[in-house]
Amino acid sequence: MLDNTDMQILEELNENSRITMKELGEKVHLTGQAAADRVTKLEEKGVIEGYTIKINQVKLGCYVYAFITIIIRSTNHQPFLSFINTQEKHIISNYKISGDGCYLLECRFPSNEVLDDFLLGLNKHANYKLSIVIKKQ
Amino acid sequence: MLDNTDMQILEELNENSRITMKELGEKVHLTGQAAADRVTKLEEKGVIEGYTIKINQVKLGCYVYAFITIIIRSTNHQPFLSFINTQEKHIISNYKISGDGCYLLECRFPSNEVLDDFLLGLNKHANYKLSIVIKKQ
DNA sequence: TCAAATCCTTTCAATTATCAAGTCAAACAG
DNA sequence: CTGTTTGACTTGATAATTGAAAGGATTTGA
Repeated sequence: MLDNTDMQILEELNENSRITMKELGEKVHLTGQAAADRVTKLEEKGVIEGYTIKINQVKLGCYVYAFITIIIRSTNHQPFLSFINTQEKHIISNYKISGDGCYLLECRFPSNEVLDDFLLGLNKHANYKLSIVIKKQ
Repeated sequence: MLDNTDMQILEELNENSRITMKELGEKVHLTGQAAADRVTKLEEKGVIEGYTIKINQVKLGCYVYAFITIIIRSTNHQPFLSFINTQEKHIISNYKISGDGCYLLECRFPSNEVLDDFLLGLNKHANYKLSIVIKKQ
């Protein structure tokens, strides 16, 4: 379904999605038009879901990065999910998981005080285990 | 440091980083030139770290998405870290964390067989807890 | 062998980005 | 109050890219 050139294109776009099609073409030994055609097809197939940026959260004032494992004893997860929906500012992703917990939250907070507020709210609906990210390596 | 227009620009680029500067300008009520100037400054400040794509991993044949909490009893983490470096194909991120484990691996695998191979290798250097992602919501 | 399909290239008009002035308003010192 | 500086924006001309159309290889299947 995808050949080597497509994989190269994905790699290049993953590194710099604002590259011009002409330049992308040069990197994979195609004309700009051929490269653009392939990219359009990758979009249509749904392989490329979108174009986005990497933001430095620390420079935006978010100094605390954490993973929170959620354990819910009740059979009704809705109160927790509703709470999460009110906190989308802090939540990067919510993964429903097998294993130790029911969910894994990937979050960021400007400070430990804000994190503490969040945990106080969270604790009304679920138990949790907190893992602060020290370093992404 | 960053005003409301800058935040809007970040939001727009986060949703679509291949937007033209002219169109971006229209969205935030600036000329294309002014928008491009602001984007350049956001890059120089390091707020924008790069431009990338969202890839549908399932369409690339990666059906298993997992978080693996790593517990190392030994004081020497190097064997584990070296092993990880040989497995970068499967590892999206390696987070050094506080809490239950020493590290949290975000990984993907084409199949449970490949995951099993990975775990066999991993187990020579560390203990682990596996959480399979059922759904990203 | 022929027709259709796929993938690529070339060409050119339309659009966008870039560069260099130039405008405007706020901040500030004399 | 006045003149200067600075930062952020606009304008306009030029260079570069994009997008669309036409056409050339190559492959596939009837």
